[in-house]
Amino acid sequence: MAIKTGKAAAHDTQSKAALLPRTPPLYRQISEIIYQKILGGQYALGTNLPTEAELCLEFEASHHTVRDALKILIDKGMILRRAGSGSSVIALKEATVFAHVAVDLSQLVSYPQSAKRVNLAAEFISVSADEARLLQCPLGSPWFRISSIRHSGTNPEPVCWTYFYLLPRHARVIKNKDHFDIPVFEQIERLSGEQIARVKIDTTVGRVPAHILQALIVTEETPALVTVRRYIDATDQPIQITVSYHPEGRFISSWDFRREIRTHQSP
Amino acid sequence: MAIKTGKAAAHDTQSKAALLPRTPPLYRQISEIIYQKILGGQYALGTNLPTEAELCLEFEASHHTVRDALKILIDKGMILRRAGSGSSVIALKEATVFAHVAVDLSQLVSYPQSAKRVNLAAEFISVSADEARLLQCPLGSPWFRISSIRHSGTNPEPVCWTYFYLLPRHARVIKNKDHFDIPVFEQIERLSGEQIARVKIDTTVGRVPAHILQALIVTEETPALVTVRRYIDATDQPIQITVSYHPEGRFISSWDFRREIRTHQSP
DNA sequence: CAGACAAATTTATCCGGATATATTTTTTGT
DNA sequence: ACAAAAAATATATCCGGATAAATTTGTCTG
Repeated sequence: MAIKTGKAAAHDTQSKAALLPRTPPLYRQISEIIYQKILGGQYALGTNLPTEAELCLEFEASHHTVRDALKILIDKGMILRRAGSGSSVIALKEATVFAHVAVDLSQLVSYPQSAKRVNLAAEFISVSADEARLLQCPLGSPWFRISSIRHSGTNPEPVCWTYFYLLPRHARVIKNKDHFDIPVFEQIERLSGEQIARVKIDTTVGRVPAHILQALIVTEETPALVTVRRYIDATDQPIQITVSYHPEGRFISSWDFRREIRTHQSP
Repeated sequence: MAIKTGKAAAHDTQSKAALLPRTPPLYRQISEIIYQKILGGQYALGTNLPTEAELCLEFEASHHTVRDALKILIDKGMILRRAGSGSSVIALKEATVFAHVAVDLSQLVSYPQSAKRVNLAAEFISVSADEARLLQCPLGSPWFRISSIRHSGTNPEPVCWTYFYLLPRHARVIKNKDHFDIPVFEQIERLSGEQIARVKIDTTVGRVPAHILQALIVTEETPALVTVRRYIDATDQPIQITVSYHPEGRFISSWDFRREIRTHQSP
């Protein structure tokens, strides 16, 4: 089962006049054929593909070309190859996932560029009972707490009130030159070198706490979108926790998830 | 600059007694060295790596081995290779992204397994002014609307009220055998074959609408977490839109984002 | 029959070389 | 000086072969 007449034709030579539709390289064609066979059920889940040598005969190609073809299927996460045991089919189609991807952390906080943050206080504290519950940490834990407020453009009403709880050792970020232009967690990453591995974001409905009513220009009992963000390092320890109160009508949190093909992660 | 004494030693032969720390294959070693050089600034952004031939000399390896090494850097998204122009450095480190990954759509809806959905109504409608604003569609657009309520375990108070707006052609999903066990959008995908490419999720604070107060067992003016999910196909057309009202205190929306290495997507 | 050992099988990792394709640089023609 | 043609360069796609490592299978022994 030769795909083309071997050598020269495998990559036909542009044929001058004709437009783009060039034949793909041999290893891609082979990969595509095997791919379709798996989709079509010719190679069942859990069974083995023919061996490299057999595929060489079937496609009249060298082992190198066949290997390149199979590598694509490995990338798609559809086959697993092990010396001695062969190439087994581990998925009947490419794995697709829905992913919300943020290239950097700041894109996980969907405030418009124009939104400006202002710090109202910054102090070392021991958490109160209320805070301990919200932060899921022991009563009295030491944190460095920044209280800030965020405005959107010209609107006199603030978008939200945010408490930043930092590990005390990171308190120096507030002395940073462009402290107000860069998100706090990014400053921590830059200054300390500690890397955030995970961010957990909880959103629920609550009420604006009494002591920040005035700052947010709202009346008592105003409902708020309460967002708790936990920035967690590789050892599962929280490095920063923020609690934001968005009064009713001032903020919409928006997430966009796209289907994408999950390529196999090499070790 | 040979890494090991060529052939046999490149993959040392287990040495019986010794434990795991085997030397990695040559192409991985070469890849690692070049990788470290890029990290260390020896190859600047935008500049070209030495040519394949030069690298062969430098590492005393064949072009095939060098190619395999460079392939790893391509996968990491750090270099770009083009025939005729060489291998240029396009990133100084592996691209990491924060991603919330859902293997299937149902994981984008974070209700516990025990939560049960009950349909209270299902009818063909023309959207009202309020709905048109919420759905961002023209007044009077035809939809098939399912009104349902979700309970969590034994709690008599419902977790939320959800309106499902389906394209009229998908109305038959409610006749599905296990309609209540599988999320609606998944039933649509299965029955129609139309694939959802994107999901946009907006969350804000609102009030429980008057006509569902009783069903949710809440009093007037109760705040609610309002979630609008838009399931959109590849042509950017919404296939399904859901609007959920979660009364205060009954639901926390939770997202988890993990840092992961962005492997290069092959075409 | 269990366990140790040997053989066969299969992929992984190397080497070498040839031609094709893409890109850049140089030369040439006017 | 400009554009087209030619040459030089560099990677991409093929071929072939050899040895190593991992796994499975078969065999032999006590």
